[in-house]
Amino acid sequence: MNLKSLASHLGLSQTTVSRALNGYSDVSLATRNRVSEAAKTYGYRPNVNARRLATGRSSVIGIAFPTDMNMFLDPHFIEFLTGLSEKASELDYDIMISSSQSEEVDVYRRFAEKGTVDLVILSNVDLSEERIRLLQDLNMPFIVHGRTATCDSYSYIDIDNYGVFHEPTKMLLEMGHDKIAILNGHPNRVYAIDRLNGWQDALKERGVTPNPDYMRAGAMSEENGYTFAMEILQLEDRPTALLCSSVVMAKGAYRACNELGIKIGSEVSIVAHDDNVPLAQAADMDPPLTVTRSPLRDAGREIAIMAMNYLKGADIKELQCLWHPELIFRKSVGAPPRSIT
Amino acid sequence: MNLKSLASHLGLSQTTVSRALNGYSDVSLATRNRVSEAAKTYGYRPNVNARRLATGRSSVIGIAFPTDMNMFLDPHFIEFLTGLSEKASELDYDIMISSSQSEEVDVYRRFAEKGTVDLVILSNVDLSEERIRLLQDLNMPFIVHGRTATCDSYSYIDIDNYGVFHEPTKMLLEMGHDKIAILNGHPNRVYAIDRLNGWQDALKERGVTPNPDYMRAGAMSEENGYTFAMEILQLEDRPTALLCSSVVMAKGAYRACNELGIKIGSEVSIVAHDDNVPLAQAADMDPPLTVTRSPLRDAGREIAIMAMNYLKGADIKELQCLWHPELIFRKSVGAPPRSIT
DNA sequence: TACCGTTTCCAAAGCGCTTTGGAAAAGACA
DNA sequence: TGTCTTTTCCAAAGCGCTTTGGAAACGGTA
Repeated sequence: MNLKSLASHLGLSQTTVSRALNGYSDVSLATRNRVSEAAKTYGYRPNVNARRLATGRSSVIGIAFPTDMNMFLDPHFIEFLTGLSEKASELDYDIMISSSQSEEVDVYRRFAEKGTVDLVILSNVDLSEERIRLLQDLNMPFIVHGRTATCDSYSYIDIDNYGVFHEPTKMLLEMGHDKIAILNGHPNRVYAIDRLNGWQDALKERGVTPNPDYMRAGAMSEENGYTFAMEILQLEDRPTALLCSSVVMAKGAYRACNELGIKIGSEVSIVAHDDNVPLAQAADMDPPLTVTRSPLRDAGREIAIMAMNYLKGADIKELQCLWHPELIFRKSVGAPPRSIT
Repeated sequence: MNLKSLASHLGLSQTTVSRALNGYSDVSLATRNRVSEAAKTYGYRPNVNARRLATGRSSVIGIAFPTDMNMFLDPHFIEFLTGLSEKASELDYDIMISSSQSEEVDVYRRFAEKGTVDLVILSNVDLSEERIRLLQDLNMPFIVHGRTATCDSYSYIDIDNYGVFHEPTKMLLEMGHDKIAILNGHPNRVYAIDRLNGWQDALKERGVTPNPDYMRAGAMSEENGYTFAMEILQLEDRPTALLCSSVVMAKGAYRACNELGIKIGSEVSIVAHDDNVPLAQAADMDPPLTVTRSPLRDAGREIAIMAMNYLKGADIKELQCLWHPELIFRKSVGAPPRSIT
């Protein structure tokens, strides 16, 4: 069943039927209803490829995943993708993934040449981003999950990563902690740099010098959380509080604490950033984990909406989102031990 | 730059240029070269959507991922997808992912109605598969990663999961082990059922009755590996050998052994099935892990090739692959303790 | 009644490719 | 030389949709 036969069934022209279904105003309410009724009963579905050819738009969002990096194995990325894909389906957009064994930029180049996607989404950005320049050169629309130095010039969604570590650090300091360690994400990622700065500044504002021994950075895995925490908690002058870049990492830290017999919430306080990945539920941990919370899935959903608006021609200013995570206080944080109260 | 202008630049018809580029035989070698030369210098790339409309084929492979299940968070699935995507890119196919918040079958229905994909790929099949019936009803081509009872009627790729546990069980029995436990994958999955049978049969062939206390099943996570191993190794009559459904699980089992002070390779032997996911390298473990090995990424690559052949009209018999994993013997296996030698 | 602005519809021209059904040119053979 | 086959090319007709540029019908106003 195609437009032509649907039109002839209705005794209308293709034009009118098409415009009725696409919500144009120059068709009367009566015929509009008649058309959508008929479309439903005949099970008519416009052919996407014909529409794409006619409009020049594909309604497809592209994502590159380079297979050498193990980005795809990162549950955080998957969680983001899940939200993106969910919302995209609702908005009748499709998600296309593509990989190249060499460079990620090759994928973008291919996307641009083939014209299969309208827009691509960038994740895991570093400070030095040639990908962004390439996309701008190729004239390929894109939205960044995260930010770089040149973020004024493009559309992005990000959370206040500076605050993600600044707020809890401030809170811990106010509670009397002054030996605060961080288990950060990959040191090249912008979000990790921002968090590092947030931590450092909060300490400096209180006159505390950041201790290099209290800093670790790497992939946000359970294993790294465990290893880093083991190292740091066995220092002679061990910290009284731990800031983790993810709940998954915090789980590793919990394991280290249990192994070392250090009681969480009293002997050491732990705070993490919570992307709300299903496998790592902060509230269910023992003790429940204090977090700054900002669900990655929501970010994925939002970016789908932004993509749509972008393609509808929205102003760049409306396409720059910065979210502020909420701080959720739970039992994993307490006063520092041996505090002078 | 489109076909029309490329053709006029060359002083040829669109037909000839098109047929030259698509490798038809009715164009002379001389003009064929001239055409491909010109295409390169002008940077011509055929418009995919026009081609799709004209041919009725999209060259897109679809994958559904239901967001309620955490299939996507499973590194095994991702590893498979990576291989699929790599090879698909090489073959000039695209991968489209789509999710629905309700039922996975809705995604297939949408794929079929919209006509955006030529073929879909099914993963993680259970024994009772309504998805397969639906796809057959919808007349939507598909390839299954795994098998069900009705696998004669469709195209699939699978490994000999029966052998995956039968072989090592037989080997362990021959070495003198008779108390062999299994940490299996999700009990509803066909592969887990096959492995269970392989284990049981190998035991029975030797006159050993499978001990229900020695069976555990669940998601193949590190955590489950740890938990299951902890339970089983603290039984009064603990097993001398452990079969794990994945290296990730085995890692958990290793952790349990270390915690309990049980020496791997002498006090307990461990074998796992190795999908070769990058984060879990069996050879790097301590001691190196004995495995039955069949890289999931290879399966993904193979399924991309199968998809292409399917769409080219290959015979169903050529599209049913069964791979036999190789057994790789390493230090995690030894003679049983207190053996009568 | 004539004129004008709205509303409602439609014919036809694309979008950029593939493919059918020849036609012209070239070569083979008698 | 003429006929027949093979090689090489092409005009034109789609594929199924959107969109432009009217045209017809209608109602309101002078």
